Amino acid sequence: MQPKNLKRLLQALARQGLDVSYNNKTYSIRLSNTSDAPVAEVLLPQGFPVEAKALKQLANLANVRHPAGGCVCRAYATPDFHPGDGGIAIGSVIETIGQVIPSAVGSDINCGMRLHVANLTIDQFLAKRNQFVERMKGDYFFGTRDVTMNARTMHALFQYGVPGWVDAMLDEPTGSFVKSDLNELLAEGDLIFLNGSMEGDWKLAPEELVPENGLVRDGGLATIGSGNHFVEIQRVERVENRALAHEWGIKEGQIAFMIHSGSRNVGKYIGGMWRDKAKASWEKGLKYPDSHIFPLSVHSHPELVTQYLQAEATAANYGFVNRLLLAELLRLRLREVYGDVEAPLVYDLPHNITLREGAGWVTRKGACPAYEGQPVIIPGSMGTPSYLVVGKGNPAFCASASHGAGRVLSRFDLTRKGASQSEEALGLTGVDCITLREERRIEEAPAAYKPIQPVIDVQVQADMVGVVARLSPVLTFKG
DNA sequence: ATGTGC
Repeated sequence: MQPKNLKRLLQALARQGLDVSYNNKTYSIRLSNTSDAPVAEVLLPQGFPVEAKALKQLANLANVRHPAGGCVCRAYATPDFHPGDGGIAIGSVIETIGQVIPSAVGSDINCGMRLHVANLTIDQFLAKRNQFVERMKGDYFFGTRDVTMNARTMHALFQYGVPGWVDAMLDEPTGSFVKSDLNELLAEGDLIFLNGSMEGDWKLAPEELVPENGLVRDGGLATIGSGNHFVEIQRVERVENRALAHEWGIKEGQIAFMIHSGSRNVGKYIGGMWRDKAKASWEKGLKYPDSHIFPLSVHSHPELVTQYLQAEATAANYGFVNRLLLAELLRLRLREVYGDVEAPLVYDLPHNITLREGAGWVTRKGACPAYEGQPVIIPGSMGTPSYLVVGKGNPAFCASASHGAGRVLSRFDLTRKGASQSEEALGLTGVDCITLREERRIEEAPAAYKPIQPVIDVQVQADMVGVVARLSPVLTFKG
């Protein structure tokens, strides 16, 4: 951030009652309402753009405190953070004790990333690119995908995530799934964060947490979704950590595919429902919080906290299986077009989820868990590289990392002004993007995003992550 | 984020 803009930003925040100081050495911004410890901290590259609105949202979140008991004991934002629609900045990381905040997770429960590599070179891939695109288009956009589910497999999917769903399918395979492939899925289960299963002390059947409506339940399975979600073919452009790349099965020059998607309508339904339930649980006569962010306290509503966490787990499990199915379709079509292609999973991890950590819960809204030694997938844009990094479990940042580069222009900005801009100005020159809706391509153009390199660099300098490999986009599918 | 919206 330029010193001049920074000064203006700090003044604007001071007018809103936030005392902000900028530490030039660590490039962190501290917000504090009192003379006590800062309520929130943001790690930023020097000179990086940041919106006052995002800082205000972060401070609001850091101050959420249920009158019956509960607190946000720590609050951070990752360097890609930017204002969010529901009053919560994307890139927020909070640790809560005695309370959970459904709206801090929001609707996009278990939005996350999945990365595979494939034993194909870029030239081999491009030679049959058109044939491949036609098949994938049918699956992702026109519903020719075959993901037939029965009530039993859906129940297992909701309650136990990937391993539950695979077990149920092994008993009774449906659609194009065969036992050998399902056994392979079981074998790579430990390459999914939490094994792709948010288990809990289930007091409610998933059927009580997710509506019967088929559109919500299985209409979204194996579909990409909109917004920043995508499926992308990439090239491993550079390996920076040879030992880990070898261990994780990554080789320079090979093809990779990256999936960014979540729990679709299930998360939307559950997130919206629990945002409302938290508000409705507010005692009559008690003043609403100014921020309109409503927590659920374990002291006044323990049963609601349990139910919310179960509902969130239900949607999270759906999200894990959705990404798996998107990847399975891609694997299937790769084999059809290119022959016997091996496409092993590198890792799958969520960046929008509440996790039990230590004495409380850590809620990451558009931020990755970055535990020691764990793979972290940080996407760029359809015109800029994505990164595979390794977590350092740094407690100073709640063992977290950024989930992308961060938006610099809103979708609205681009739908309004983007159409009149040149391909070059939008950063779309040379970008191969497949979508049924031209406005998606514009809204998600590289120009909508901040530069990713400084975001990665500042996290490496802060010892949050280490770079393992850089992947460049080859072909992007947008919903 | 969402077959979106002021």
